[in-house]
Amino acid sequence: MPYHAAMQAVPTSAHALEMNGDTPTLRLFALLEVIASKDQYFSLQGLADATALPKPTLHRMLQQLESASLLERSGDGRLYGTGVRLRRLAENLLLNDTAHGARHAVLRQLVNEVGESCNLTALSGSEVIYLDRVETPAPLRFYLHPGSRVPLHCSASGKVFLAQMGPAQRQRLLAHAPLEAYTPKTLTDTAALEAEIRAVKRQGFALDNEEFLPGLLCVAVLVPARSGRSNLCVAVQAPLMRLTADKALALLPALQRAAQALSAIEADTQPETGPQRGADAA
Amino acid sequence: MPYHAAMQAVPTSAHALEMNGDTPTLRLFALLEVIASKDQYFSLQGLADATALPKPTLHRMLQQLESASLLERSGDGRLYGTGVRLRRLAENLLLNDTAHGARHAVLRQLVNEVGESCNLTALSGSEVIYLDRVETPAPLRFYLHPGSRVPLHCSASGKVFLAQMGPAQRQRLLAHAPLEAYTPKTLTDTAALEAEIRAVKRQGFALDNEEFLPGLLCVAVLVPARSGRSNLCVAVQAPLMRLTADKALALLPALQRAAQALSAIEADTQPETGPQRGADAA
DNA sequence: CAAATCGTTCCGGAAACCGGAATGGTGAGC
DNA sequence: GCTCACCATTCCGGTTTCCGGAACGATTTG
Repeated sequence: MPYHAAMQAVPTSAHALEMNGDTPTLRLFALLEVIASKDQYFSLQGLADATALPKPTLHRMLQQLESASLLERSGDGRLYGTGVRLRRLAENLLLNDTAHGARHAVLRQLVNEVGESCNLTALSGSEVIYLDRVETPAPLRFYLHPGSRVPLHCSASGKVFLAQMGPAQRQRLLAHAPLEAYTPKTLTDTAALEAEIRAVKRQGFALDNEEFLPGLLCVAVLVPARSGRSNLCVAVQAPLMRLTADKALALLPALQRAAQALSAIEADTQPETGPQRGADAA
Repeated sequence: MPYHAAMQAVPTSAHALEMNGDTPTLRLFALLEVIASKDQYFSLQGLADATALPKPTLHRMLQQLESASLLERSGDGRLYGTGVRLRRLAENLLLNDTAHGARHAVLRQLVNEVGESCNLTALSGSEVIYLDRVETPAPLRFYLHPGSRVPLHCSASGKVFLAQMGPAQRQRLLAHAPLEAYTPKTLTDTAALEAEIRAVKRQGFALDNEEFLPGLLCVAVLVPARSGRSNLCVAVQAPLMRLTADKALALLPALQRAAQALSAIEADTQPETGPQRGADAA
C-alpha cells in the first residue's frame, strides 16, 4: 500500500503506546505526551505499563524531568504530574503564536467561502507536509490531518513548489525519488511531469485530479513571499463527486485572496532585521 | 574535575539567555522556551545570538526538533517556528492538568459564592479554549464543557485577552478573521470592537451580553500574571433570565478575589528561582 | 511476621552529543 | 561579472550521556 506508508505521521497514540523515539530526547517528549494526554497523575509503574519502557530507564527520565521542573511529584512522591515550567512553556507557546492563529483564521474563512476542506502546506525535504487544515462541514470528506506528508509529484501543492524551482533544483529532488504511481492517473513519466510543471508555471496554479487518491480533486496556489521563493501553498481539496475541475477553477479568486492574506501574515512575522535580532534586552 | 562544576564567570554581555542544561535534553527545552517566548520566527543566527550556543550544535538541535514535528521551518527554510506536535502537546497539557489542581478548587469555591457556572479559559491560537469549568447547581444551564472553543471577538474572555495585547498583535489576529455574527448582538464592526476593547482595558473586565449565544450573559476578568501578559481568565456564565448585566457587576468582587487566588497559585507553583538555579548569586 | 509489590541504586557497555574547522550557497558591494 | 562577507550546513574524533538487567531497600498486604 504505497500511499498508506506516505501518510503515516505524528503520534497516533491510541492505546498501543508507541514510545517511538529515534533519539533519547524525542523519547522524553513522547513520555511528556503520554503524561499530558490524561487528566491524572501517573505512578512509575503505571507509566511503565503504558510505555513498555524498563523501570530504571523511566525512573531516570522522570528524575531528569522533575529536576528541571518540567514535572512535579505529587504528595507522597509516588505520583508524577505536569510541572510549572512545562505549563509555563505551554502557555507561552499558545500565547505567542498569533502567526499560527492568524493563518488558521484565514484558512477557516476560506473554507467558509468555498465550502470545501482547505489546507496549508509546505515543502519539507522531498515531500509536502500539511501544516494546517480546516475541514468542510459536509459529511462526505477525506480525512487527512496536519502533519501528514505526501509526495511532490502527485499533489497539487507539490507541483506548485516544483514549478517555482530552478531546473537544477527540481532535478535534484526528482532524481532521488522514482515517480511512484499512487493511482492510474499519477504522472510517472518525467517528460509528462515536466510538461505539467510548465503548465503550472504558466497558469499560476496546479491541479491534482485523482493523481494521489482516487476520487480526490485538489487545487493549489502559492502563497507569495516578499522575496524570492515561497515555501507555502494554500489548497482546496474535495471529493470529485462535489467538485469537478471546472468548478474548481471558479474557486481560484477566493484561493488567491487567501494566499494574499497569508502572505501578509508571513511578512508580519519575519524577525526584525533592523537594529537587533533575537536577543531582546528585556 | 567535572567540566560543568567549573562554572566560569558569567558572560558579561547583558544577560544572554541562560541555556542552562545539565543534560543535553534539558538544553533542548531551554531552546524551546526561547522560541516560545516571542511571537516571531527565529533564524539560526538569531538563536545563536540569543542562546550563546555554537551554530553547529544549534543546527543539530533544530534539525532534531523539526524532524519530530516539534518545530517547523518557515519561509525559505531559514526560519523556525513552533510545530504542530508542540502545539498539540501544549493544548493537551493545559487542558488536562486541571482536575487535580488547586485551580479547580478555587473555581468550585467561586461557584459556591456566586451561584452560577464559572470557567477558566486560555487563549489558544485565535480562539478561547475552556480549560476548566464548574457548573451551577441550578437546573437551567448552558451545557458547555472543558475543551470547547469559542471565538475571540464575541466572548468575554476573548475580549479580555485582546485588550491586553499590543495593537500589532491584536491586528494580526483580527485582520484576517472575519467578525462572524453569532447573534444579532455580536460586534461585527472593527471600529465597534476596538471601542469595546478600549472600554475593557479601562474597566478591567469584559461582558458578553448575548454576543455568542442568545440568552447567555458572561463576565470575565484576567488572572493577573506576576510578569507580563497572562493567558488565563476566570468568568461567570449564566442565563440572562437569572443574571442581568446589573446583577453581574455585583459579582465582580468575588470574581476578582478568585482571580487573585488563581494568580497566587500560579505564582506559588513556580516560586523563587524557577527555571534557573544557583547561578544567581553573583 | 512473611510475601509481594513498587521505587531506587549500581555499573559496564553502547550510543548520542559536542563543537572547532572546513565546505557550500547567497546576496551585497566593487 | 567578480569578489567578499555572511550564514547555513556538513565532518569527525573525543567525550559525555544514556541504557537497562540485576540487585537492593522501602512499604503495603495478608
